[in-house]
Amino acid sequence: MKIKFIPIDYDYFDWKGRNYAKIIGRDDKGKRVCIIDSCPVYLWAILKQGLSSQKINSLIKKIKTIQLDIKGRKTKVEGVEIYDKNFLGKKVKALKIFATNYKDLHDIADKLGMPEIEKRRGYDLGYITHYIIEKQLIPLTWYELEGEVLNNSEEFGGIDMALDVDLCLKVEKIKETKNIEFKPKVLAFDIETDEIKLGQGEILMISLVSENFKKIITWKRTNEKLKNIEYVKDEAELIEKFIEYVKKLSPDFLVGYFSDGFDLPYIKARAEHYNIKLSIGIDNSQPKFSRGNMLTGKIKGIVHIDLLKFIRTAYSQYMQSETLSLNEVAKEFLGDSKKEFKLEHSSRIKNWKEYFEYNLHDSVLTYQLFEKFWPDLLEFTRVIKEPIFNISRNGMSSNVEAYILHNLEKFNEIPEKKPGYSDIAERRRREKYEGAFVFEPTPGLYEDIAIFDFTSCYGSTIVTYNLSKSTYLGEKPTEKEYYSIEALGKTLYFSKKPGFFPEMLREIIEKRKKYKKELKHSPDPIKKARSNAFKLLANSAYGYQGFFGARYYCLEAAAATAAFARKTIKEVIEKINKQGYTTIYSDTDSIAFLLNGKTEKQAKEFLKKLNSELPGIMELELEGFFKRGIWVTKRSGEIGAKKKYALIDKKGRLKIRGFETVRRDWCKLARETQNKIIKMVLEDGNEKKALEYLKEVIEKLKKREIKREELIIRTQLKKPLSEYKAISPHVIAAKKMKEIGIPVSQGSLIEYYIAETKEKKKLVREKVKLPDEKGEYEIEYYLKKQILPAVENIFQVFDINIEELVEEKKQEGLEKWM
DNA sequence: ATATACACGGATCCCCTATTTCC
DNA sequence: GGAAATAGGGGATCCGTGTA
Repeated sequence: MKIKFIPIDYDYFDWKGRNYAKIIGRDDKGKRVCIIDSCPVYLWAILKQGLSSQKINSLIKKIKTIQLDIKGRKTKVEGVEIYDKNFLGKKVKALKIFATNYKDLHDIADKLGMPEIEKRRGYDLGYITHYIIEKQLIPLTWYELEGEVLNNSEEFGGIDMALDVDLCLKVEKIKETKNIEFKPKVLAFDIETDEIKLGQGEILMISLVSENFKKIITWKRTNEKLKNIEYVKDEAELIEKFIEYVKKLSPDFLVGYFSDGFDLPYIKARAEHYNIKLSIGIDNSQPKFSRGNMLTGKIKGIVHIDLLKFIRTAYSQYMQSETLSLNEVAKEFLGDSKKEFKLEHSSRIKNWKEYFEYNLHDSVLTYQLFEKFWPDLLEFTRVIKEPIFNISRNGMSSNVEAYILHNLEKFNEIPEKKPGYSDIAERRRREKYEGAFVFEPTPGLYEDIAIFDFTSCYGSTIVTYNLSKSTYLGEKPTEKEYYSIEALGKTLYFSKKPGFFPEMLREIIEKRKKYKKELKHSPDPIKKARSNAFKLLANSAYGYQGFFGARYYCLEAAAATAAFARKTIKEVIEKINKQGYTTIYSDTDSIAFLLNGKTEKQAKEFLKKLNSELPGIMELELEGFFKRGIWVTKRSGEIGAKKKYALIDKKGRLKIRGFETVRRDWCKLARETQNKIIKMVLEDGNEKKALEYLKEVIEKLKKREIKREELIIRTQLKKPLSEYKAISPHVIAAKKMKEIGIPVSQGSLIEYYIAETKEKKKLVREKVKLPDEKGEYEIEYYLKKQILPAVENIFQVFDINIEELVEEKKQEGLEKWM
């Protein structure tokens, strides 16, 4: 039988000692299909150089006799082939050793301790990755499959009978076919409970949202008549209803927000409490949770997506939101927020209708966010070629690594192994290498500024100078042609013979460019997502090589990348200054300079000239022209602060970096005051209006006219309370919260304000009060520790000492109060 | 569990010295 | 008068949050 098929969820099983991939997807009619397929299983043995063919033949003979009988399974070497391969920049002879079961490759590798074998590789990819590489059945891509339908078949132990699918196919032929639009069936869910701790309280309600489907299931019977609500008799029945709906709707994706860490494990725990089998998998299995620091919940046949995790790795660095709460993320991406509702213990809740609506709306937001991020999930999955379940949870290092593994074959390269425990420990101990160059600015207000920056600076540097583990030559090169740079206290040499890692990256950067161009031509979400996926890969490649957990970790390459980038940007700064401009600031890959009366056109032409002189694929682009900019001193001393500046363009748009305005651990009053003062100063070019404004704010503060909301300080709890060595204000606030029964844990955003105390307290933490706690804010603290530090060095640029102004005013103020 | 380094700045910690308190 | 307690100064360290 022939079908069109799009693979979604990948799983595998053993049958008679062999591995089979079990892949769930859809056909072009929207029917749910399971396919069974297999692929050859093998590992690589890299041979020592210069072995005679006789020796190799006898080695092969010996390997062919390897048999294992472990874990109740019989595995043997089923064949050995010899190939010319590449491994980390060397041409090698390698044996491809085929075996019965993937899980036994490790044990077979252990048996290959012969002296003729130099290295053993390729047994640690995981069966699914291995399968996708072998069969090129890429997730979320359309194929035309031919195979035998399994219908009440005894084959594979009657697998088709146990699966709730429309068709089960044993694959014989795979052919790629043109793309058909795929609209997945999505079910978003959200629960409300009495206790945050997993399984400790009761689930009060579950909301479910799918296309043209909205439902709230609850056992909290009220008189409210509400659309979409379904009352059940108790919590147990609620769970059963949930199972029923998941089965009935049979989605491709079950989507939650922080559902790996909360909703799904909570439901599982409550189901266990009632001895209910949470059989939502298409084979009626229960969700499985992997242990470890962060839970992940896997459901067979239905892909469970925790949107929070994907947003965190793929999007958070480009977001405005200060937290990744559903509320803020929804606001940023959907322009919609959560319903207002004060969460309380169920015994105190009066307005249940609002609670239900709140719960339902969370699922609506989750559903809409999924739709919003679907193009990204789709393109990431297709580009990196790993199942969407993993893609949605992986960090960027895993994504880079997966991309590499799936593209090694083009380079005839044998995969490197994962670092072992001791490798990782050693790598973590190593000292840090020197990073980016940051120009120390001279504090001041500047006019007519241009900014150039390097596109994918580190990525381009890696490609230009061929920097990677496989091209690193050690300290003394034997090759004639090489790149060299001073770093790590010595000279590092890299081959000029293109390595697979830089070449792969070259392709990534080229693709990124291509899709970006296409996107500009005719924008659409898929192109945007694809361009974005390549951009993220390009930007993570540098970090990957310096990451201790990477297969292709290379400290020398990482250090050299930073060193070459420093060299390149310093040379460009020289040229810019020589041309008659004045560089005022530079950080890593960007340079800000004064036009000094030259026109924008001249600057643009100069940019072209610079680009023609840059090495390799290094490329500068125009960030923009700015009317004014301000750089300030550090709080301590006279020298200019790095990573802190503000710019205004001709349209009056602000670009503020590093200032307290953009830092969430400062109170709103300080941030907004600073923001307005920066705006006024940059708009007017002088400080007059800003000074008046500041005086007003100070007056208001002293008269206690500032609302508490403006004075709340928010700081995240980054570790468990017990691990803090220094007890800072937010730790005290968190302890207070815990005392009165508000749940706090690692990652919580702690809110507090600084209040007046009867006795004179020395430490800030002794004046901490929670937002709901009664008290008066401490004027002195907010003046001297929030407002003043935020604006002081801005006025210093105009030679105005704010401290005097504040002191003087304070005297006045105090008298007034006495 | 896990991309990198550079940077700012508040708050506490910790050690030292000077001053105050206590017997 | 002398020992112990306390205050406060200043650098080191912790900690969170930015930029790139």
